Amino acid sequence: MEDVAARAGVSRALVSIVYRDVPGASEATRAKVLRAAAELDYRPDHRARLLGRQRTRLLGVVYGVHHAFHGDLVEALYAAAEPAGYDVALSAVAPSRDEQRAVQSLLDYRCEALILLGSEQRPARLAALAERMPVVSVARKVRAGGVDVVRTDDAGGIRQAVEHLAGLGHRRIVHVDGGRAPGAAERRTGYRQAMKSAGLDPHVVPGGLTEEDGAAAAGEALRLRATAVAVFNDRSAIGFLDQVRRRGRAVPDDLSVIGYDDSSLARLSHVGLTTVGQNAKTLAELAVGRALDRLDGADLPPGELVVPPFLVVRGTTAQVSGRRWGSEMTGF
Amino acid sequence: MEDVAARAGVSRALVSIVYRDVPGASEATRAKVLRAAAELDYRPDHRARLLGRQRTRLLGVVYGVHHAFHGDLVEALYAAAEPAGYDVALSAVAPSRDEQRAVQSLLDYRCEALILLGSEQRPARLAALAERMPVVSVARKVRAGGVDVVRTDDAGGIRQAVEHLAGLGHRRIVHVDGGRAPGAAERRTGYRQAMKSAGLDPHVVPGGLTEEDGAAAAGEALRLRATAVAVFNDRSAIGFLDQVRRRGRAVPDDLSVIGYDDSSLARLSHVGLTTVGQNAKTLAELAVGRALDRLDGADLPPGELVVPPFLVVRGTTAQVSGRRWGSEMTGF
DNA sequence: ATGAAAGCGCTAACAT
DNA sequence: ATGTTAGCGCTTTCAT
Repeated sequence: MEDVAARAGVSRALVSIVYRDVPGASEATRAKVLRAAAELDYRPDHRARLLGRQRTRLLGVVYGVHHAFHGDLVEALYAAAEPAGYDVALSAVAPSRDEQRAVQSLLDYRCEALILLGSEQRPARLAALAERMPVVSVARKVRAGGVDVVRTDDAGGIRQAVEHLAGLGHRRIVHVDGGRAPGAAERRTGYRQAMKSAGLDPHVVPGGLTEEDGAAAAGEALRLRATAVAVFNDRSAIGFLDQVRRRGRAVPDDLSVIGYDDSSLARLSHVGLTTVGQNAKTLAELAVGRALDRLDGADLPPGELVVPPFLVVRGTTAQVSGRRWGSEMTGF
Repeated sequence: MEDVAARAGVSRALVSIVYRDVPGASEATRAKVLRAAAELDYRPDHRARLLGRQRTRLLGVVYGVHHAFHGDLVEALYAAAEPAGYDVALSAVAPSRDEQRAVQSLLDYRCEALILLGSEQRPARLAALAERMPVVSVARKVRAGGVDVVRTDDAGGIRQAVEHLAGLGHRRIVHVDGGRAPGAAERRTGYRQAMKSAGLDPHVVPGGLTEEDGAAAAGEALRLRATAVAVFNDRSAIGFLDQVRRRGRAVPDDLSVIGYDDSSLARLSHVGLTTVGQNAKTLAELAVGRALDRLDGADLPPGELVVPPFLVVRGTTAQVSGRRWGSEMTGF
């Protein structure tokens, strides 16, 4: 910095002013400084900036290395933080690196707020953290004092799925649920409500979150003579699909299937699973926005920001054939 | 720190000594300091440490948010860096955040070395970077001056696949290749060599890296009356599998199939794909080791460290049936 | 608009 | 073993 100042013929303070992009330097000086810096290919030392300024303008993000969707979120968080003049510090949690560790390393960097993706920490700990700084939990509903939550409307997602299927003429729409998995209760409830609203009889088959669970549910769903099935998530839907086909049923001709997550699995071309997707961009923007609002001293009550998911129609859903089940179109 | 020192009744220097874990403090003092720190729940400011010490002991890691295997590597890198007293700074590359940007932000933190996962940067740029600091490219062979490479032995992986199949009695082993994808050439060559060594006739069917590519290759492979197929990667193998089954062939009864990558796809229980896996732990340890060696001034010629992959036997490979093709067991 | 100078919270060389 | 002191490379207040 000294060198740049010298080369530009000004003091270090001016260089700082130019780099922080604050008023206090003439256009001429600005240009001089920038040119000098370019010639020396100078880049401000990020450590020193962080240390020197009062506010670090650092957003700590904790995410899981193995969650595909977290990748989308991380990308979106970078994009959301930058225009606000904030920087993102990443800390990964993995089987050999627990969440607490990940959080601690972020605290040591003195980041101003914490954004936790799919946090599994105990509410008490989260509440303690939230006492020190803004904490927002993304994609995970937590009931901890002071913690903001930004998540997708799970019930609404299933509702869209049901409405899509009903719109295709299906009436025997079964839900293979997620058991006790996080989000499963919401989706189950959403399904029941959507079915009622459509004047249809709901029917839930116990499932889970793995392919096995989906495969295991296929028999029961077929027995119920379902023409369409909304499965808890994509993984389970894949297992379900596989099993259904092995039993000689064609998808979507005989049976429509819809997953949940819009994971990479669903996108596989030979799978082409119709599914429900989450809007990473919106989630990220809301999370960052929330954190910054708090940093700006907004005295909002901590709350939930719920983002509507959207339907991704691919190849596993189609108009009900209507022939297979004859005249029994009135319910189960 | 001042507070801790005061509470412990010593000077700040002692606190620093204790926290750096260097000789120069009596056991008694050490205990006093630690206790005082605990009471105040003091944690050293990471920014200040970085700034103050000569060597930042920071390893910059650039990875792709959407590469599942990078997740494994990141986890292993954390584990490898810690015992050496180094810290990891993560920087993600994503569609909206290019590699150069990711690298730059790491440089601004003044990390001492760069570990790039699956780098796609131009050799010239890498070479320029390598002039400033140790740079190691993991999982990507690059020919750039001064850049170390740590990668998996692709040819060896395919060789293991072929040997596994040959060991099961297969003789008509076909390779569905990866076209011009990175690593495809090595695997193709490895396949040809392995087949020759086993006294078998190699036969390569053009493929690619997507499910479509695999599916498209199924017809040709069947036409060649293959009893076993080694596919370029898991994605392609999945498409291949699907297509083969649609044509009424049973896997592994009629045909053994082996993928490459040990991706989450291969692990799906209903897929159970036999595949070739890479050793993230070893790759990470070698990468960190290399970087540290260079930092310690070792004057090694930049070179490639090649790690042997390993076979993951699941359910898509089995003993050749021997009946289907009658007596024509001698080749194509 | 520009510059001087005092931190930020540590590390590390040096003195005691 | 312990304390003193001068940085590290910036930011930021206050003069000029």
